[in-house]
Amino acid sequence: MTRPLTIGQVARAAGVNVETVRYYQRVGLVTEPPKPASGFRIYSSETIDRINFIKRAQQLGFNLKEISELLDLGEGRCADVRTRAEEKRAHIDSQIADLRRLRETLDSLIRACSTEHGTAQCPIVETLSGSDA
Amino acid sequence: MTRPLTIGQVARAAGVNVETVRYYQRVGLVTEPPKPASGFRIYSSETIDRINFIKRAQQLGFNLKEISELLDLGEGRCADVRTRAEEKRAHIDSQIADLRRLRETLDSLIRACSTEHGTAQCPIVETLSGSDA
DNA sequence: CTTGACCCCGTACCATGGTACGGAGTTTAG
DNA sequence: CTAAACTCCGTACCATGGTACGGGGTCAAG
Repeated sequence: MTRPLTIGQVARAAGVNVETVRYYQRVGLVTEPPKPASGFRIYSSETIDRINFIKRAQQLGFNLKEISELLDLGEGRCADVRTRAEEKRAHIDSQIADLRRLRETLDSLIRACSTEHGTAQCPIVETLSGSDA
Repeated sequence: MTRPLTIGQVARAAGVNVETVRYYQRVGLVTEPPKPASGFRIYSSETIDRINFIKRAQQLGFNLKEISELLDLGEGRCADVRTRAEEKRAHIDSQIADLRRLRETLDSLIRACSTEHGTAQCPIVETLSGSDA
């Protein structure tokens, strides 16, 4: 384990592009190892773990800034991490509620469209164009 | 009604910035009236309606490209508009389903965090770092 | 007639999460 | 030894939905 890895090997192992690894380095999510005299930087397998962490956290709906905060919390202060997760959960709940309202609005427009198909003007276009908010 | 409006009056009436109106013109969502010799372009109140349409459609989750397609469908072909609305509704349904799955995952991590608070490693960090997808 | 408010127009910039390009050096396989 | 494949680095570009800036013209009030 932890045998010399190049950036390309890290990228392949983590399932991302080399450019993405470099990008993560630029924004400080991944630390860039020192450049040896030889020229090719050497990475440890922890970099792969870190990228996997990032990708999983993204799947959970965290953006890179939030992920960087999670990583700063680091290992050890579980309660802080849990707090972030709880905040994110609350945010997701409100997103779901927003989408449900959206769905209801769309749905009633679609129903109006289906029932009044003898009318001149499309109810959807009419609603969107109308002066009533 | 429909008395000469300047871009600033249109913007104020629609509740957007002047720059936003110009932006909509640039991307073809709003047509730019011809420039009179005087210098100040004259807008009709339909521009306000159009911007209100755009803003309402955005609230329904359509992006500018989709809105431009809706506007191209124009008044008259209700069935086509309804089809777009139905597609959007289906998309929203799948977004809701995704968010619900996300919420479940977060929730179980939070529960693990709450129950095993004697453990060395935070279950959330552990899960995100772990090699199991 | 001057001042302030508004308009015109082009251009650059913001955040977000990357992707692409190109020239130069290095490393590895045949 | 040579050529392919890879790395390094800076820089520019992609989509999205705008916002900001700056120099100039114009219009309306005092």
